[in-house]
Amino acid sequence: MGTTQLETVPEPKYWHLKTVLSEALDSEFSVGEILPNERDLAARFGVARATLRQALEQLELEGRLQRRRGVGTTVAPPRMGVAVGTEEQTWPGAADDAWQPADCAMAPPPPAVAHILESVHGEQVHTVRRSRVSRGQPVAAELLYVPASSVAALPAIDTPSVTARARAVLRELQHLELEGQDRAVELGSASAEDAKELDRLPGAPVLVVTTRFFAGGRTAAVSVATYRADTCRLTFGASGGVEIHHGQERRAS
Amino acid sequence: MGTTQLETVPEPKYWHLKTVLSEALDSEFSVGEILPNERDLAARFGVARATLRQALEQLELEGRLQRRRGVGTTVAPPRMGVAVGTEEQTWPGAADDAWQPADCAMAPPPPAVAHILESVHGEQVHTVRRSRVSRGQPVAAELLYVPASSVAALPAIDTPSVTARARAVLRELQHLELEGQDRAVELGSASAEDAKELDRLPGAPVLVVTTRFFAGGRTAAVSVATYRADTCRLTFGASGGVEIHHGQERRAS
DNA sequence: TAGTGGTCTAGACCACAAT
DNA sequence: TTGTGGTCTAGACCACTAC
Repeated sequence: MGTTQLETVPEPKYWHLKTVLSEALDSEFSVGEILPNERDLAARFGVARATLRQALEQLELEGRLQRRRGVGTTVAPPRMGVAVGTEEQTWPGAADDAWQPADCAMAPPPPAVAHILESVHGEQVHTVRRSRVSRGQPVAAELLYVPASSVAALPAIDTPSVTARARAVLRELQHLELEGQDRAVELGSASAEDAKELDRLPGAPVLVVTTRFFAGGRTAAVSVATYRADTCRLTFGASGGVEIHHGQERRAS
Repeated sequence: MGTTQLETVPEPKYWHLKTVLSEALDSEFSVGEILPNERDLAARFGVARATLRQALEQLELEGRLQRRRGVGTTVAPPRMGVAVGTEEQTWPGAADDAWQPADCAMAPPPPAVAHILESVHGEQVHTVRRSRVSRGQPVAAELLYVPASSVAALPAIDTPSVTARARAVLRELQHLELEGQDRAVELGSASAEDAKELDRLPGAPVLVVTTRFFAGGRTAAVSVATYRADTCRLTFGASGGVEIHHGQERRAS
């Protein structure tokens, strides 16, 4: 990474800076290496810290960098592929799935979910919280909404531990015949709770995967899963296991 | 929208501001309405313009607002569902697909694509550019990479118009037997070219959908499609047509 | 305690769209 | 020409981590 001055181009400085840094990342840094701090970098490129930060933010959004307060900025490893959709459709909580149930409560769903479930106003649903870990890192947090009517056979509230209750709801789902499901993916920003779960700051970019599960001619459950957008690449289809390797060659400086 | 002062909370100002604005958007504004300009808004909330902008940026990322230089900030309509994956796997360019071919060139693929195609260094591939429009708006730009060996039967370079050539490559693909495909979705930022195509500024957040097409026991084509993350929700699975309606109720002020 | 990234300010000027 | 959002500066202080 040189000490090159930026030329006076019609291109925004932060954009040019991003390009320069991106190339330096490819050629002069290896994964995990820590960059000089923001004040030094800004000085080196002759820009204000805010401008330098604009470039770093972009690179972090693209999964090239990881910044941690009190620690520093490090070169991120290539995004990991996370299997989201497979050919066979299954209920959440099936034997092989990647999720770990955390807790469960009865609560009225948020408006968007209530609309999908076509639930009447104020109706309470089982709300199961689950988390997903990959390669030792938390990658996703999920809220699964199951109307009481979908799991009518569930034993009455003998209130065991919340995590046991979560498992009970999931177990009950497996008994239903799954008639179909569909998914939607969109960009979102982490809520305070998601952020905590995902070990990020609130507002961090996330990929929100909304899955509807159909049974008995209606929507029997809805899952809203938020994946870390910086570290994850969601994979769909036949070869969830096959790796697409987007990373560039990197060598130590 | 009130003139309320922000209390001194441990929460960042821009975060609180975002919440306040978000609620105002739900209750006091209707889709398409333009907000007061940034300087006025900042003054009204008693914060610096940069802080106000941080809140607006988040809301734009979430698809709640649309900002256009020289025009103003408007309330965005709910994201549109865009069908990306259907049950039946087809080659790009099939009769019913949503894409419009733009042009075609022979060029060496970018490194990431070359890796997926396992092409030898410097090998040239057909590079077809296509665009996708939904409800009168550009929603995605695609680059489709097809090794010459996948479409060997393509007539020699009689160089008709580039768009005719694009169609010829797509037509040739249909003749191959599609053995399978898979997809990956990740967050990216728009390149200068994509930005132009999508009517956004460079660096705008996009959802990058990478699709691999398998034929003849290998990867016969790769598509890299970038969707506007602010306006699109990507839908997968059986009911690509069924709408998930995430929008909140909105009434005029 | 020292050093990091995160937040915030009060300005300035620029690029673009509409008039 | 006017008004908008986009870029940029040179500071300041805060929250967090590691020592």
